[in-house]
Amino acid sequence: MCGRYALPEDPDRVGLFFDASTRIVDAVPPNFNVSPTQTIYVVDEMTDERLVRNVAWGLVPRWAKDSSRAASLINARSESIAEKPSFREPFVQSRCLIPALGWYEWNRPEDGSKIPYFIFQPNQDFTVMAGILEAWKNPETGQWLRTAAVVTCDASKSMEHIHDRMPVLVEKADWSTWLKGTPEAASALFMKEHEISSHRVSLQVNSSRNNGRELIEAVA
DNA sequence: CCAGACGTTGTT
DNA sequence: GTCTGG
DNA sequence: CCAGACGTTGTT
DNA sequence: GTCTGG
Repeated sequence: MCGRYALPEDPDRVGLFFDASTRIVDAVPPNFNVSPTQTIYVVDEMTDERLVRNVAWGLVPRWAKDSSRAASLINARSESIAEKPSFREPFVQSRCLIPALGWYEWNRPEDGSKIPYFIFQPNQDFTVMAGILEAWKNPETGQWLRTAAVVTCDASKSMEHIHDRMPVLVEKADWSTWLKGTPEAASALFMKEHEISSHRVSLQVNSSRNNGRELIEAVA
């Protein structure tokens, strides 16, 4: 799940939404069809301040020899995140929030087709997903690459007809708990229920080469 | 001790 | 880096 | 996540 | 079938 989503259009609005005092961020072109390895926005409190940053989607472990598998670790199962070698340190030390307009899930009818849906929280500017951050030093160039993964959980009943997994969502009242709470307190957010809406969208979204606001709009 | 893995999804 | 398997 | 490629030799 | 690119 959650291998494609729609990015907020304006990082300044992201900063205001999260009351982030500082931004280390470059605006990226509007992207309604974010795919693994692309640049996204995250919010964290690794320093004393709440920051909005650009990172690449797809976690590259600190010990990785190269970044060739960056597209593999785009999700981290909440059920095992505290134990998995690639995720446990980031889970304890560097959690982040990942703002989205909403995300996509595909339904696979028996005819083998792939029907895309856009899923979002109604009456909210952004849907906020739980994430973890990592930093990897490219041994060839010495450059640091910051990456992130989206934490996942069982889907709530309202979207069971589409897919059985979904991102862990974080409401405003819980932002600080996810960013700065103990791992135990953060884990409690895995169980929360949320109000979500969904609608069918164009097959155009299936190809990551397509983009545009129309991708998130409902089709009959 | 060293070598090799380290992840998720979905589908079969 | 750290854990598991051999 | 889905879509699309998946190869070599030799010649321009 | 499996891997890479987006």
